[in-house]
Amino acid sequence: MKKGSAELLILAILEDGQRHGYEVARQIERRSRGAISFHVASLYPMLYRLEGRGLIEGRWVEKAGQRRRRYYRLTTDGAGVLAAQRSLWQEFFTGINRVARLRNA
Amino acid sequence: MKKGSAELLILAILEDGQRHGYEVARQIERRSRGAISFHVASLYPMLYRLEGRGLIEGRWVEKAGQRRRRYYRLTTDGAGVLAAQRSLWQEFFTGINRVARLRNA
DNA sequence: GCCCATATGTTGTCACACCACATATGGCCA
DNA sequence: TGGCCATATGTGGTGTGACAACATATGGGC
Repeated sequence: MKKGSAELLILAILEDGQRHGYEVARQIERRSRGAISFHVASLYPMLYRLEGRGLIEGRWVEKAGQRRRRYYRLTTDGAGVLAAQRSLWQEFFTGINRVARLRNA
Repeated sequence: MKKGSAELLILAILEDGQRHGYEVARQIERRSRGAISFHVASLYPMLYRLEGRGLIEGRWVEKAGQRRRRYYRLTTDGAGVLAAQRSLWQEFFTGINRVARLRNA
């Protein structure tokens, strides 16, 4: 599934609070009930890009007897982009539905 | 808008009958009420790919005082792929909605 | 001792969306 | 007459982004 939705999904997950990468992936898979699964090769590079653009902020957290984790939180800019993305995707879905007649309900 | 939806959209338009490339693009823009617009650099290469995969079939139609047009029709294979695509996109949308909470209705 | 779940990452490849450009015809308007 | 717009088809080059495969590291269960 290559649809360019990673940005929207990650930002939406982080809206609920701080999460580390692996957790973000699990949340997306869980919340979508398996419909959308994330691959590491998409996930981590996308997290760096989002951080580079200032939409999310990460910090390393180390605990004894655990691999280090990088926790991300949504920035103010990130929240703005999330709102814009939501709106764009909503419009896109409506358009697709009109053209391809997906939804019966 | 780069979302990989071209295949679904084109097949859905051709489901209604024969159309030439430019007409397909106009139909998509019209039916989506401007939400989705197609660019020639995506449209024609995609039509060739679909034809190469046997999902659509094209034939040249020449009329005096008109530029030649290539009309495409949906093949049986194409109809099958369209059904599969519809199902996939439906699932994808449901997943996105669950994760990103787009739809209130 | 091995595999699995957790957790993070890189390299290389491929599909595809788009910008810019190109060609060709007819109609409208100044 | 000349230019622009709509129609209609196409190409070359660029960039993004999704994924396969591989790599590293820790703890727990069998």
